[in-house]
Amino acid sequence: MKYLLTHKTHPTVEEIYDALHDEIATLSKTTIYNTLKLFVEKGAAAQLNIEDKCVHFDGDISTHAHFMCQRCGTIYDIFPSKMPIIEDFASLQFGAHNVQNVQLNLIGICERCMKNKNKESKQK
Amino acid sequence: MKYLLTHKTHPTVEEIYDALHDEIATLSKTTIYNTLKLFVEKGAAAQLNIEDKCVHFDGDISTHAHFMCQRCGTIYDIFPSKMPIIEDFASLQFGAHNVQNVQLNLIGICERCMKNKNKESKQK
DNA sequence: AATACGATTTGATATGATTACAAATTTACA
DNA sequence: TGTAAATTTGTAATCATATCAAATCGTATT
Repeated sequence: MKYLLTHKTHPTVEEIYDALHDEIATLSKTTIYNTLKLFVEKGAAAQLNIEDKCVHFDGDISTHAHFMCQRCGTIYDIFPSKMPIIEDFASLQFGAHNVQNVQLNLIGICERCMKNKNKESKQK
Repeated sequence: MKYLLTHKTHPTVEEIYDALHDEIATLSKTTIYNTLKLFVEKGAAAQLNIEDKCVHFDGDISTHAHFMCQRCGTIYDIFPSKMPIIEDFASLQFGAHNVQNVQLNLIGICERCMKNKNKESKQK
């Protein structure tokens, strides 16, 4: 949990394992899977299904959206302060259905990768 | 593609395979994977990463959101006619990043499952 | 109609994330 | 300190998806 709260990179299980394996030599992936599942069930962390390859986790459970770069894989936070409409999505109702969770995901190419792309095309 | 357009159930590869295997006896899952990937790349279909287990596909590429029931797995369409705010997310910008796709996913328990749940608890 | 060749489809196999589960370890408390 | 419960671990199973070479198909040409 401390790792999640101090690393806002929306890590995967793999990334958490690689990062913590040094200080906690006995740590197993199973424990990470179990613990994250518990966090998500209890509402202490958010699970991001933004990518099909694997799941990302977020220790910030405040209302916010995400932007994922298809090229470099980086996931950026988008907070309501920058995009006020996000507040409106958080409280969406859908008929008589019981909405428990709202995820707003933007997908595209991030600014940095856009610049690299331009450089590449200029080189040709 | 015809299957996707006539079955608004947001099927998985598995479901498409099961459905089409009867009429197209030689159809392989690889072909379904390849074809759907192509559709998504070309913008003819949408890929839904709403669930962590597997990917769903949608032949409707008009602006709309989805609600997934955690209990029965059904994915419901939410069109702007019912929820006007959905029109707004189609044009979301995020700084100088290049937004190519926006997904709005609601997760919860659908009306039908809510009713069944109540019945169950009354029986106890 | 037969041939040739590129494009598509297939199926067997590989991969990689996630889960299941029993054994090992740790913790809490008597 | 001893013991039972809770947690953690590592191995093996599972399952969706990717890889890739071989098989098949479509089409144009003779």
